[in-house]
Amino acid sequence: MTFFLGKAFLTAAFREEQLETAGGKTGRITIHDVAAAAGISISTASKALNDTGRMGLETRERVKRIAAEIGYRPNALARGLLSKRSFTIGLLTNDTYGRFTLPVMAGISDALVDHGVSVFMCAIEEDPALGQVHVEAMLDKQVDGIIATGKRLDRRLPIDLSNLNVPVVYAFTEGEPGTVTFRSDDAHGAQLAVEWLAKLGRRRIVHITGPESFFSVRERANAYSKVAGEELPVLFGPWSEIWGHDAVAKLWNDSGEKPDGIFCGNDQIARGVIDALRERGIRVPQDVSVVGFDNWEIVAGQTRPPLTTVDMELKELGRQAGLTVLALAEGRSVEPGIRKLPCRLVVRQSCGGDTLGI
Amino acid sequence: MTFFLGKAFLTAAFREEQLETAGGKTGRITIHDVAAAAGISISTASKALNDTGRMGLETRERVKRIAAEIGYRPNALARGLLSKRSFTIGLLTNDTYGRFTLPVMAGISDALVDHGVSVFMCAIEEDPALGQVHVEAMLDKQVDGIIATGKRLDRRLPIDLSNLNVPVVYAFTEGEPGTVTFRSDDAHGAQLAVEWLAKLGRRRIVHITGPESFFSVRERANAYSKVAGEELPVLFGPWSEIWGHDAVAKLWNDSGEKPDGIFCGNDQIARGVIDALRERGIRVPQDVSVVGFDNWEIVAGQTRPPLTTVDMELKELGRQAGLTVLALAEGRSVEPGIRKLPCRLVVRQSCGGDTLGI
DNA sequence: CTGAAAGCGCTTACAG
DNA sequence: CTGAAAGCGCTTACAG
Repeated sequence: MTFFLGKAFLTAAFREEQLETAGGKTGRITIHDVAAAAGISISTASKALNDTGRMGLETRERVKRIAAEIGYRPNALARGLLSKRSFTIGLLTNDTYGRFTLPVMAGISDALVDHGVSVFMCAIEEDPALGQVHVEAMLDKQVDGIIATGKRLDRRLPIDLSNLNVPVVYAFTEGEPGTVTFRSDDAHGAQLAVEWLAKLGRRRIVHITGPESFFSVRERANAYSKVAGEELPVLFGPWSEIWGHDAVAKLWNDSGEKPDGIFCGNDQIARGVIDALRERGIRVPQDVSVVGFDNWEIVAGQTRPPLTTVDMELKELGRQAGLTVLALAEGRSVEPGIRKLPCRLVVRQSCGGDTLGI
Repeated sequence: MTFFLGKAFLTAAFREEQLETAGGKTGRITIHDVAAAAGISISTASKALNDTGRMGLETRERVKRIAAEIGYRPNALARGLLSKRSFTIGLLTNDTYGRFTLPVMAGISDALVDHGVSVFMCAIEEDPALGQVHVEAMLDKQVDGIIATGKRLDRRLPIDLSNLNVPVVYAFTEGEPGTVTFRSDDAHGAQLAVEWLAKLGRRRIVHITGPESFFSVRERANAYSKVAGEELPVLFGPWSEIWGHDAVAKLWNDSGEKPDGIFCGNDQIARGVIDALRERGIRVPQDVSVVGFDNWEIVAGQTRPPLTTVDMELKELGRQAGLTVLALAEGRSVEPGIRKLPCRLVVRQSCGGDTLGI
């Protein structure tokens, strides 16, 4: 009985509109309904609505008004069939956790919503078969383009996107040669961090970072060495808090001069570093300044003190990737190659200098 | 010059296939191409491919083989126009950070990919206008249904979804009355946590949790009181690590018996609690057992020791929400109401008992 | 068993 | 200035 009520209720809502509609058996209001209501042909209705063709301004306005009144919305499927544009794009990622993909996605969506473009999001993990399924679904749905994104600049997605007949743009993942790839300029980010430490008077700066096998780790380390000095130490390790801890132990148990500035390869390491320093009674930022990398709010905002860190501007990266697929989808030409986007230093309290107003 | 090269390269890829195609001016392989290649009509080709109509098995097989050979894939837009099914659904969320939405999304996608359904994901923040734009885009694209999700069980999305002519399902956000809403069973989760502490022999258990204004906080607190005892204290505060810290200070500075078990309202608070206990020289789990809530890997995996916590099974929640919109889209009846999904205790080392094999 | 025709909802030459 | 016709790529009665 409840079951029946349930059905009755839940299906009523979608039927309602159908019953109201003039002649439509399907329930949706079509351009035929607009034409009928306005007493004109569907061709004229179409032209009025799309601001094409020639006709009296008042006719055009009247048709538009009527369309709005009866709640007409063009069927994008029908439109897409004609125009070969679906106004959808696919976003493929292997970043399950969403750490990097979410801001990229936000940027893409932000850039494309004004163009009426919607985004299919597919997380494919490291599974080629799953990737294939999703890519085929996208292609079947006639996406205007695909953006591939990931969690590492030096890894490809587990699927080959190089021979599709839609444009593909890579963002924060390794792209095929000859394509457009957007990535953060990690060297620039590292430079910002180290220069900031130097500006605050830090002279003995060390770099505690992730595994050397990561391209971005090497980029950041090289930039660090160039700015801070080739002789200064770089400590490679895992991407974890505990490594930050251990690295501090290593540095402070060593004899010799102690660092007064630490540039960390990511925010988690920085968190471990800050906690370890506090446990040793070393004050941050009075005794040692610490900078992170990623600006991962949940980490950077919860360290004590809050973390000064480098933001890779992933949202902007997504925005540009979005506009680029759109350009390609519209047939505009885009120069292939790798575009490095500048980073931004987010000043909180872990370095001092946060009251400088810089 | 480089610019021209760029153009030449990038547009070549999409054109290639076009040139290969037999008669197609558009470049995509259509059912006409299949029919021509097989020497039959498009009606027959369609029936062969869809396993409908009557025809010799060998004809059917031959057509399928030819279709596969020439790389035919049906145009979902054309199909959708006929069938009134787009095999897409929209996912709306106001959870920018993705903390809750990502697992939900993963579950939805996981459940629907086998049905050929793709997901439009739209983050609308708290912006009704943005929500409106995205919903209209979805409707224009003829989504078969919409799933609304969020970050809080007792808040609605900033947009009214109650009068659309597509089915709507709510997952981890407050739904309209009379609709289908999926949510975690927070009382059950709290019960699991407290019973686990009790089972490990903890007798003086306190609850440190988030703001009392949250529905889930009250649910968890009530369940805690019911299991642990009405007389035991509940400490409400912000959802932050620092609150976990402060709460420990409060408890241990008070005179009176100290807790031997702490059930925290989320993993961040638990992290603050564990750090504060360690700073006081109190051993976890030997002296005090700590349980969290959320199973947010990035926090739960990085506490020292790793955190035993409650998982809300958001992926499963997404899976069920996905299957439910699908059912509604296919016209099957679904009983409206709130479905509470059970939680799961994830045993790590912050309580002890992790070697019990339970 | 097979194909011609109509039609899904739209747009766009082309005639008037 | 306006409308009939053709067509996008497909499916589905309907005739043969």
